[in-house]
Amino acid sequence: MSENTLRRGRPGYDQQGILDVAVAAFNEYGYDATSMGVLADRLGLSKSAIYHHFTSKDEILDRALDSALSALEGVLEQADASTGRAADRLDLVLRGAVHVLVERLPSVTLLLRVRGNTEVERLALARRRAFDKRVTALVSEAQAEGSLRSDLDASVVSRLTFGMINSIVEWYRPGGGEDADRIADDVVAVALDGLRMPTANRVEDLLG
Amino acid sequence: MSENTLRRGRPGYDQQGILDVAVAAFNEYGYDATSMGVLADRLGLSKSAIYHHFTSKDEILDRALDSALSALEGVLEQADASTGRAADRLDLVLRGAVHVLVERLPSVTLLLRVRGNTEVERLALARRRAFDKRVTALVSEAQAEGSLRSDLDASVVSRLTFGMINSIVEWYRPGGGEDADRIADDVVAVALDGLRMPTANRVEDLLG
DNA sequence: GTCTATATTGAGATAGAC
DNA sequence: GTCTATCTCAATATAGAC
Repeated sequence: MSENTLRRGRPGYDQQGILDVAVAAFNEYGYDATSMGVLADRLGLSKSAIYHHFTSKDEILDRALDSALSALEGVLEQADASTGRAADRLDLVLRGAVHVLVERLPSVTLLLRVRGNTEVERLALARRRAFDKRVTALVSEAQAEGSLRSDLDASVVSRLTFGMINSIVEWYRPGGGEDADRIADDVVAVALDGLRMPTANRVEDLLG
Repeated sequence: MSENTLRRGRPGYDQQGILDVAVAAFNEYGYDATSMGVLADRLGLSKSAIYHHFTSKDEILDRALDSALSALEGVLEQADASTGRAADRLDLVLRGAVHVLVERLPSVTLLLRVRGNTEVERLALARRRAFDKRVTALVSEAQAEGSLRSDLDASVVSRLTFGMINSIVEWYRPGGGEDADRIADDVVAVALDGLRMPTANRVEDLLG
């Protein structure tokens, strides 16, 4: 909701309006390569007008990353609130993450590219790591209850699965015919059931 | 081979020696955020000494990206040279890509973060897109011959699968106990067979 | 092959008027 | 809430000596 809010007054920006334009530019050129000058040009403002709304370029990044992280953390909260089996809760997390990714594509894209150069970035990375840890715990639980195969390491599984989900930001574009539900179905289909035709030869046969 | 070459003369760098240090720094801070100054510090050289070996910062990037792209394209060449079924050739491509990723981790990591800001970057992205297109064609072929399930779009399948593979650069670190073969096995296991325990309830039952 | 300058450009950020 | 003008610093790159 916060990311697609329309500005109230026509002339003059509020924080959210500037944020939307800034995040789009950061994703296009990269955060470091986006100067306050080109940002001002895109907004049709002067550089100093931006500083009326944000105290620094860093603060713009901070706000954007918080939007993505809050949404992702919300998915875990919702899943933890459900009382189902670990496999059910994991399913909710995977589908929920795809939805967050699609609905907050700009800020999540930005989050996934953060390297940890500044304090703001390091704090965001720490929140991401905490998220990953909780997902890994959920995978372990699902393995322990017998819902997921146990021959793969839980952290490798959660990393590969979220690697697949996160890669969606590289190609998904809104209005391209595929909606979030369909993509979530595809992700869960590949992650849980795999690509192989049930009737085809197994890899063991193919590779010896 | 080219990326781990030891320098011949002890004092004084050759191009490869500078390249290794530069790529490591680019991956740590991001290309744009890495100045020639910190690069010089890491090398124990002055900035101008670097310009003796490379005409520009851009040229350093160009060399590094070419290393990654050549290796990945080589994987496709090898697979195309084999005469097996499409499913077998796809298997070779997936495992080969994991190996390239692990063996040329620095340059591939750099490649995966390129945004397309400069001509050098745009050319690299074009080569990446060509690679992806050939992989998608291979997936289609495997679907047509009945080796892979056909209810998923071939381009979505190849994107998700390579999203999983590419995400390895985010967490794999050499000497961490897991070797490339093991990771390739895990990737192929998840991609082809999925995570679900064969005997467990199916998703349809879980979600209604 | 490396150095000490230095030229030049553009960055993030501020002052103060309107 | 936005502007013009400017400060300050750091960036890429070059010149020319050793």
